[in-house]
Order: sequence, then C-alpha cells, then structure tokens
Amino acid sequence: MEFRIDRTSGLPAYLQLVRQVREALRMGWLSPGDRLPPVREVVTTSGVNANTVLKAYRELEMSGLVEARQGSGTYVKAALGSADPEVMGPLRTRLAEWVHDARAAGLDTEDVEALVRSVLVDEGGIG
Amino acid sequence: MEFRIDRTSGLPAYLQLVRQVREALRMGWLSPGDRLPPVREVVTTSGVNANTVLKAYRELEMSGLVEARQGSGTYVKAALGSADPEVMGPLRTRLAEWVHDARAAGLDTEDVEALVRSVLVDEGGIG
Amino acid sequence: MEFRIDRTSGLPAYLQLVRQVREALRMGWLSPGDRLPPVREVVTTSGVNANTVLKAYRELEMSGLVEARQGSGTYVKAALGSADPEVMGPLRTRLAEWVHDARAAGLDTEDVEALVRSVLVDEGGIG
Amino acid sequence: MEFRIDRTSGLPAYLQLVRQVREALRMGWLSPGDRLPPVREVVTTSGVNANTVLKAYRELEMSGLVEARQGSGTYVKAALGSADPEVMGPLRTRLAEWVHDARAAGLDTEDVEALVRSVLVDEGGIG
DNA sequence: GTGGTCTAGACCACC
DNA sequence: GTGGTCTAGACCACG
Repeated sequence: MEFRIDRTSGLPAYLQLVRQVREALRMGWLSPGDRLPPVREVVTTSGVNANTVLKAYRELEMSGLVEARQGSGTYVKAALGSADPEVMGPLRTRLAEWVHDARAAGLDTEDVEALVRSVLVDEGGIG
Repeated sequence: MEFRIDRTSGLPAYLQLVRQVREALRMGWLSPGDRLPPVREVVTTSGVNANTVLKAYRELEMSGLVEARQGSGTYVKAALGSADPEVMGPLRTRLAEWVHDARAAGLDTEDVEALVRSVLVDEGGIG
Repeated sequence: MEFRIDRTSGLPAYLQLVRQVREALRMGWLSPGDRLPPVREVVTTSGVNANTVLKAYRELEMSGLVEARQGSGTYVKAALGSADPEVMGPLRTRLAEWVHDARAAGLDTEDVEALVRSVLVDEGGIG
Repeated sequence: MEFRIDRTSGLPAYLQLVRQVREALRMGWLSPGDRLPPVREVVTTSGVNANTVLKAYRELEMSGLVEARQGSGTYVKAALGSADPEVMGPLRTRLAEWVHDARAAGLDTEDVEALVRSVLVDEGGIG
C-alpha cells in the first residue's frame, strides 16, 4: 500500500497515516498477516519524517490492529470492518454511480463531501 | 446556525468551525448578507474559547467569504458551492437512501466514510 | 533581521512585524529562501508575546510571502518590490540628503512624516 | 479640512483623525483660531461614528491643541510644527521632485514609504 | 528546537 | 454588546 499525505488538510500527518491503514483494513486491501510498508519506504514515498511514521505505527499497535516483529517488520494482526465483502461490492458500485451523477450535476469534490457529512450528521452517525 | 466540535477527530477546533461555515454555505443554509452567530454565543454553545472562534472567523474573512463589521457582527459576503439547489434535493435523497441501505448491510459510520473516500480517491477527486 | 516595536504608535504589534518584513523584502534585505528569525528569538529580542509573532508570521504566510516548514523555520517564498536595486541606491542617497537638509531647517521627525504624507496624498498615491 | 479614513491600515479611526489634524497644523493648513469641522459633518463626510469623532476631538483637547467652546464648535488653540513656513515650501518642492523621480524609476507607493522609513530609522529619527 | 493549537483573562475600538 | 488585540502559559506535531 502507498500513503498520501495532504499537508493542507490540517489533520496531523501521523493521523493521516493511521486513518489510511484503518481504511485499507476496512476495504479489505489489507488483511491479517500482511506486512505494512517499512518505515524507510514510507519516508521516501510520502515525504514525512521517520519519527512521524513510527508514531503512526505505534498508535496502530496500541489499538491492537498491527504487531511489530523485531527485525522483520510490522504486520497486520486484526481485521477491521463490520461489512460482508460480498455486499460491499454492489454498495460501492451504487455509490460510484451516485458520485458520477453528482459530478454531472455540477457538484465539485467539496460539495460531495459536504453533502455526505450533512446526511451522516442528520442521521445521527456523526456527532 | 449551531456549531458542533468533535474533540476526538484530531482536526483543530478552529478548522472544524471554518469547515462547518463553508459547508453551510455550500448547502445553502447560509447566504450572502446572513450574520454569523456572535463570537460570545459560539463560545457558550460549543464550549470553545473565544480566541478559537475569532481565529476561525478571521480565517473565513481572509478567504473572502465573510466580513466583520465593527460593533455589528460578522456577515456572509460571498456564496459558495457550484450546485443548483433544485438538483441538490434529489441527490441528497438518493444519498440518504444509499446510506440507509449501507447501514442495513452492516456498515458502520467509519465504513461509510472509508467507502466514500475510496470512491473519491479512485475517481481522482482527492489527492 | 531585527524587529523594533513602537508601543506608542497605536498600530498593533503584529502589524508592525508584518510591515517590517514587507519593507525588508522591498529593500532587498530579505530574499526568497532566507529564513525569518525563529519565533522564540523575536520574542526575546523585541519583547512581544510568542502568539503575536505567530500571528504576524501567519498573516505573511496567508499573503503568500513566506512559508512555514514544520520543525525547520519560516522561509521567504516570494519577492516584493517593483524597484531595480541599482536605481534604489541613488534614490536613497538623494532622500537621505533631503532629510538632512530638512533637519537642518528645523523640521522634526513628525514634520518630515507629515510632509511626505502630504506629498503622496497630493500626488494621489495615498487614498 | 476634510478627513479620510483608511479602514485597511490597522490604525484606529480616531487616531487617524487625530493624526490628520496634527498634520494639518504642521503643514500650516490649520492655525490657531480656526474651527475644526463639526462632528456631524465629519460623520457624513468620512463615514465614522459620532463617538469616534468625539473621542478624537477630546484627545486633541487633552493634548492642548484644540479647545471646545460650548455651542460654538472646536477651535485650534495652539500651533504645531517646528518649521519656518518660508523654508517649508522649497523643501516640499524638492521632495515632490524626488517622489516624481522615484515613480519614474518604477517605485510604487509602498516602495516610497519603505524607503522613507528606512532612511528615518537609519538616521535614528524613528525608534 | 521548530512552528502550531488552545485556554483564560484583561483591555481596547467601535456601534 | 460587537469584534479585535495582547499576554502568559501549557501542550502538541514535526524534524
């Protein structure tokens, strides 16, 4: 997996790394037993400082999602995500269609994000 | 309008305020000429410090969205959002249905957010 | 560069800092790539509060003149000033002579400033 | 005399009024016995609040420059300026020429102001 | 050690 | 009562 850091978002870099690992777990892109990219590689590909990567990996380890094995790397320990992967596919397709239609109607990315947030807030899912 | 601060999100409080104003503009809940809630009111309703609110309002002012009038308040100056409000309604309805189905399929809020992000990234809308 | 704050001028300290950086850019005393003095140094040399310096640096950053690099410092990003440095020298010399003569004629600093302002206003340069 | 308020300068409005009266005194545009414009007139011509004008006039009165006569208006009481008016003329002419040449050399108003400030600071006239 | 965030509280400028 | 300025000091993110 490859990390992307958005330095304009205001969210600390190490939390962006943590979130991206968690999302990869939810999406099924990472599974128990998989190895996270070595710190040095993340440093070169994403431009953050090694301590920042270490902090993210430590945070993931403390939450029980990954496990550091001395001299070998950091490995995924637990799965994440409450969804049945078979049902995820159709949902993703429908969502992609919706996004496509929203774009066609003139909405930009920030519009889409605002709409999603507003629906989730209304629904009570976001506090 | 009323602000909600999520102290667990990692995003600085003043940026949460900025984002909520921007989203209100995009959703059409705020329009040019409207007055933002006074700093002291935000302090009491959302629990943040006055300087934090001032920082958010100042940031909005510098981006040209609002205008502070001495002794009178802070007013919306510019609109935001590329969307036609008439087309926004149906899109919102469809999205709410999708979220409902996702919930029914066992997805929690974080799953939904991860899915949305992944679709937007795939599509190129998020860097 | 070293900052000087005049607490009697009525101009907020952070705006005095901003102006002095802008003037240093115009005079060629600062150029793209140069590092501004660290916040903590400005605090000790000029006696203002750290937040005041941060506010000034942030304002400069938002106007695109400087760039803060986490853990490294604040760096000049853009040049400022429409003047050819070679033509600036002679102009400065002539102005210094004029000021000297004005002093000799009995004008104090406020007289000089008033005269400059009145000429610029007459000329339409100041609104 | 007519006042001009620059709301972008950061200098409080009442101090701009005070400074403009002081500069008019230095330039000889106002002399002892002259009447300052009535508060209501300043309100309409410069757009500031009446209290702001009153505060400026009170400040001038406390510094001994003007005197309020009940029901009649506010009058200049003392002169200001260390300069011989006969020597002021030639100095003003030379300065206007210098400004003209500076413009011709490509300097804008902010460049001119920066240069003046830097000469005065060098000379020790500004702290 | 760098910049950045937040708090608490005093005081100011303006309407 | 409105926004704005400044201080003092704690704590965080990053290199």
